[in-house]
Amino acid sequence: MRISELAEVTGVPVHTLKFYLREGVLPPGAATSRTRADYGEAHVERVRLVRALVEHGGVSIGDIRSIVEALDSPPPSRHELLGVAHRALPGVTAGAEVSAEVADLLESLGWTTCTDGPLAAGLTAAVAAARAAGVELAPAELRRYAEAMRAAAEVDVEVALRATSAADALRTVVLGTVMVDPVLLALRRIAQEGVSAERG
Amino acid sequence: MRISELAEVTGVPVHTLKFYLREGVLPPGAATSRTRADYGEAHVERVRLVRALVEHGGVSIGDIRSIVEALDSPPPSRHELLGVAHRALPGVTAGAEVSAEVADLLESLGWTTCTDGPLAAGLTAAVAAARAAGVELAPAELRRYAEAMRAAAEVDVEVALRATSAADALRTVVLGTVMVDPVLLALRRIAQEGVSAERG
DNA sequence: ACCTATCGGACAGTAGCACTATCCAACGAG
DNA sequence: CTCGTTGGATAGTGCTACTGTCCGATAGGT
Repeated sequence: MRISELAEVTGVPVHTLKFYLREGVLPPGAATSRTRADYGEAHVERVRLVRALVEHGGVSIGDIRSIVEALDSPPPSRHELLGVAHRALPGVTAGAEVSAEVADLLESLGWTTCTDGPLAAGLTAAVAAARAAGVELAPAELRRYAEAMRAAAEVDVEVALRATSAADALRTVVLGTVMVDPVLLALRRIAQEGVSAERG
Repeated sequence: MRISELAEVTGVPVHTLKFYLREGVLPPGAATSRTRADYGEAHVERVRLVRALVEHGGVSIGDIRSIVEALDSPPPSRHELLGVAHRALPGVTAGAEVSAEVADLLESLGWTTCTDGPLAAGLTAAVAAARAAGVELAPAELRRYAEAMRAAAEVDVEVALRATSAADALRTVVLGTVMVDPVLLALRRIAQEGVSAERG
């Protein structure tokens, strides 16, 4: 299909599609002449993905470029898959410090694989930011939060293991992480009201 | 203290403090003359709060205004407290539809208080966005996510109940929701690697 | 063959946000 | 008395995600 048809199918203006082509988040179509290109079903899916990430995931175009590059590149081994996926995702600032409290927490939970990585640094930063804003966050509470998220992560991993190919697993992990985050946060707020009602 | 001292103490430039005054997220100081005002410890705390919300919570100035207005207004009854807090928080778009699936889920979990509210609508939107992006999200998985977040919410509610005054509880809920969200998401990523390592 | 509506591509412009810079008259400490 | 600082107003900056305009080439109908 031509770019105007792609625009019609996806509901995204032609100009915006051109912008996505320029930014490298949408691969070029198969050129049929110097001024024509042919787009397929894969392009429709990609556009839907980009729109979902921008509108509901709040992901920037630059970060989306990392994500689609990861999705397009030859999938790594199962072992490295999560690392690649997490590196493509936004919010990971390498090189930061890991607090002793976070290191202890991870060790006590048996998660020793990433005690020094950027994820632990990100957690340290998030905890520090919460405390700076005046939130009291005792280690015991942090641990209970961690165990709650372990339950969520178990679902994540089961879904990812269900994937038939490594490429599919990568896609599942990246998308599942970005797009399910808002679902979890919405559930948290609802659960607060639910739990509060149960106890009041 | 004067505005320049407030800037020095908080590390925020004077110009930015003026901007916060204009935007109504920082209350004016006590005027000592037509060109002087006096700021106190409450202002220092407020500036730290605003910075934390902007930098680490990703909250816009407009939403911060809602939050601080909620914090400043006379606290409601315990019963309405969560509703007020959630209404002040960003990401709540009223008037949207609630899917049957979400309504069923909430009912099966016993959370009947907000089956029709904006929170359920937000959850519906988040689930729809995830599916639109290509994430398969079976009702059974959604339910497991919900139960994981119930565990997190139980911590939230316990912390809030520990507050001595209603104003303190409101502050705890609002801040705890906004600032702990990134902590939970960081924990989720780490837990994914941990769980994956356990099973691999 | 001709004509007109796209097409792809390049470049600049827009809107919104979170600041940031410049001015100005009015203080107020030395 | 003077000179730096203050509060206040107005305008500008840099960033991001588009959006508008223009251009030459071409596809498709006649």
